[in-house]
Amino acid sequence: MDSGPMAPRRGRPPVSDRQRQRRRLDISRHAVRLFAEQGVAATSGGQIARAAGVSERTLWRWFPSKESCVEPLLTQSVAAFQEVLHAWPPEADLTEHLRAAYRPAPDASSAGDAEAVLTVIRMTRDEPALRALYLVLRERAEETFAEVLAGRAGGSADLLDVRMRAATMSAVLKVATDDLARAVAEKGITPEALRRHREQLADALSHVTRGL
Amino acid sequence: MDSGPMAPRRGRPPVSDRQRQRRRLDISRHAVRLFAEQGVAATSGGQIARAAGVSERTLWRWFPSKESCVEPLLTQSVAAFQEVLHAWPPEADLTEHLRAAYRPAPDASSAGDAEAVLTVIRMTRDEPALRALYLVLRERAEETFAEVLAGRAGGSADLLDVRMRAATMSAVLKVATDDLARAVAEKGITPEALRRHREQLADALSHVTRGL
DNA sequence: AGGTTATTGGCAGTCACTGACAATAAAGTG
DNA sequence: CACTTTATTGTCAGTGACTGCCAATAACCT
Repeated sequence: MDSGPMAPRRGRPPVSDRQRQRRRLDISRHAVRLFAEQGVAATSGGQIARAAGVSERTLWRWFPSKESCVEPLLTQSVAAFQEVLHAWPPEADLTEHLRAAYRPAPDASSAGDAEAVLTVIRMTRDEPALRALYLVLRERAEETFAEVLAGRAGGSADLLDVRMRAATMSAVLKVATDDLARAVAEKGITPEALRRHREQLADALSHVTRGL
Repeated sequence: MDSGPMAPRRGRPPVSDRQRQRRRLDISRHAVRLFAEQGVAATSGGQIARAAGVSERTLWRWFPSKESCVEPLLTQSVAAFQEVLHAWPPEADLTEHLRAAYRPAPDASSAGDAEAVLTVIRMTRDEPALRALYLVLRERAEETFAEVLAGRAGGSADLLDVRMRAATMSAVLKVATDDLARAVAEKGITPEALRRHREQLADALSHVTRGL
């Protein structure tokens, strides 16, 4: 793979992954707002591109479909849970850990994003394409769950038992999150709703990790 | 809703649901064969329509997208499991019931369909659109699971706990089925592979229904 | 046969998305 | 600063999935 001594880089450097993520996230916010305002079908790719200040061609380079524009926002929210899970101390009970660590980041943009994410999840009820995307993202996260579980059990992440537990965690998280999205539909995200959500999750997941 | 005495029906009667399902299933078989032979991207809607002996316009009336043409076949296989679950006697253990009742229908067309279904599931690895559709179908089946579970527990099907158990069953079934699809990739469906699959499923699901 | 309704087929159109290429931006080098 | 090199963007024309519209036909009735 390596071909001798590195020649010093020449020409324009490629954009960093960091930059990529930020730009995709920016487009994602515009797309979600437009989808929420006027529906997915009524929102064109050109419209999203214009809102994000980019040409339509570039939009299609960054996203394979207009529905997939919601992906960065949703993924970001899934990633938050993944981080909590990674931070799960080996000796602790998952229930206790979630109660302690599963709190929303309190900065303003996160709060806005959280509302946006739940809005999208609510939209998936009537927008099949969004639901499909959402389920694919959730399944993608199962791999991370499997790695964490495998690390604890000392097994491999592709053992059937580990994959089943990971899929189960994902399923529980999905139901709990859908429930949260419905619960906050009218009054917005309240600390009380979050607390209920956290408790439901902690309770259900404790059953999953029981025989670990 | 009812507007007086039924006038005797006039004109051509609408197609029965039975007929609809059979025709969709027929198209589905052709679509899956073409997808498997040449890939999804290389298969056009017109091609599927021609193979099924119908005009392209009609194909789009029966299916909202070319990928969704695989739906009837997949749904049929999910329905088989749903029937087994419905037949679950109230006093029996789920493990025992599955060992006794979860057998493939032995007729020829079912066997061919079963191979086709597993082929599609294997294809979902590299075809994101198919994976998305597959996950949506699986989630749709959760409602049935919830009804069965609710009937046993005496609760309502939209209780959070019931929905979580249903989603968990669905997740376990998904992982087990993906595993089966991989296992039979080379040698085709063997009785031994089916036995293993059934045992894995029965074992995992017994944990799910433990506290019922 | 003739009336009535459900379904189909053909045709034109829209729009998501792609390939190819010119234009521009962001570096390094003299 | 001029010049080279590479990464990214924009423009434009094209493809193909999918829809609306309407005429044609099929299936049932009297």
